[in-house]
Amino acid sequence: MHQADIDTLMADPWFAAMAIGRRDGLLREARTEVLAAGARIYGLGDPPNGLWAVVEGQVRLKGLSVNGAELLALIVRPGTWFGELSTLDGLPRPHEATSFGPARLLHVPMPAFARAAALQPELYRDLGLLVCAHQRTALRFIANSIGQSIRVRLAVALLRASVAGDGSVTIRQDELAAIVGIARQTLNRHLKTLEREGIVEVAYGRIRILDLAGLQAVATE
Amino acid sequence: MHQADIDTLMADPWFAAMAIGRRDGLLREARTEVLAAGARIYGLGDPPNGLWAVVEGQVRLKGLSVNGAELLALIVRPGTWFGELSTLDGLPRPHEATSFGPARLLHVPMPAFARAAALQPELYRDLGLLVCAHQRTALRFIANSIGQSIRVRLAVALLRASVAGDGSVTIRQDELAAIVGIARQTLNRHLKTLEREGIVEVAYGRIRILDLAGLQAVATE
DNA sequence: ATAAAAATGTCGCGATGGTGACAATCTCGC
DNA sequence: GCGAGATTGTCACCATCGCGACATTTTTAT
Repeated sequence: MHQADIDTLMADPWFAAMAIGRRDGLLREARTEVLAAGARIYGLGDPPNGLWAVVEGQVRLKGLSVNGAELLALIVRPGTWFGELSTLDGLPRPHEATSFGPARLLHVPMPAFARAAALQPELYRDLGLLVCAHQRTALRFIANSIGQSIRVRLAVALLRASVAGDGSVTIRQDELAAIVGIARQTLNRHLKTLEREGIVEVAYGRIRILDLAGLQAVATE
Repeated sequence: MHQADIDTLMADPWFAAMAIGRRDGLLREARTEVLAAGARIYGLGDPPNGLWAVVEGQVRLKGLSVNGAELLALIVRPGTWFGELSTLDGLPRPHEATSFGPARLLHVPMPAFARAAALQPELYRDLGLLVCAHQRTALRFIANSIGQSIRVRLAVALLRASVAGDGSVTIRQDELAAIVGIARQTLNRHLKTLEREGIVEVAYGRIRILDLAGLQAVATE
């Protein structure tokens, strides 16, 4: 693994806070997987297939609401570990994960994780801490969703979805609408408002953030 | 501890699935705490003060949304353990917990848990599994909230809030409105609709479920 | 008992989101 | 290049939610 990849992983607070020995133990069992665009990493209801980390590219997590509509599409950026929930409790995946565009991941399959954890049982505690971190994210998400205006939620969603360093988000409007939890037409109206204000630029299958500070201001209205 | 209390605890899937040795180790460090009505168990932002379980009575967990409105009021029933998130990761409480009515709890303070875990490190893994269970609950909550009609969400909230065996929920309408995420007046309108249909009976500070099957039918509309 | 406080019941209005419909535009495979 | 399919842009209409306002009822404190 190249140094650049190590740097990417170390930017993650959870991974950086791990004890060195267990970090190395985990990496020793990890294998690199190169995925084509849109490859299925795991599906909703699948039995757990281990722990993953994004090294390069983008992974999108999608759940299904009761009416079958997509929701809770989280965009996972490089440096982030995911899939720990089912890995720890052994229950079926609560959402599906697919690569968006070509991607390079680290994969620690279940038996590999078990091997590493047999040597260093504290790895289970580390995994629990990762679940905690994501639980707190979910709680913040709920707190920010309820009672917030659509305009604010849209701004937050755009900021979360934009890859650091690049002000461009490749996403269809109906997907974005599902994330914000509104109808596609309503989303389009709000996007057009933001475009008139010079904050974003709306194109086919892509949204460019022109005024990052302005968008952040909207997100805290 | 009486046998009835043990039975109450064993009704919880997480506790029942624990290894016997660790279950006993946990209980050995637990002390019983009797609380008056409305007692504060911990507050939002507090440093962790350990793990708790409801033995008798009711505990309510409340978060705050960005605009300061109450939200995510979860009602914790006897047999349920809570407070594991901060206990595991050591970070501040993400919500507040208060007793509703007099209550009897089990309390495992941080040092006590550390003592038990020093003897049986797998307790950390158990705690991680509890976080997993609650994480899955949160995910289900999100999936059931988004895109569901208010009528359905209200029915679900009422079913969750009603203590088993009793068809009565003691709650103010503005609190219930905060749980469902709507305005008090709108909640009242929907409650009155359910009352006209003979499903519930609305009284001052209390809602009685008259037709449980009917309410469950509404919850799955 | 009585007053104050808390909680509930209703109404009307303004704002806004959902939906269906349909045109316009863009992309991709052949 | 070209056509099918996917995606976006817009509109009108309807439903309904939030909010302010205010009366009514119930509880609690003195």
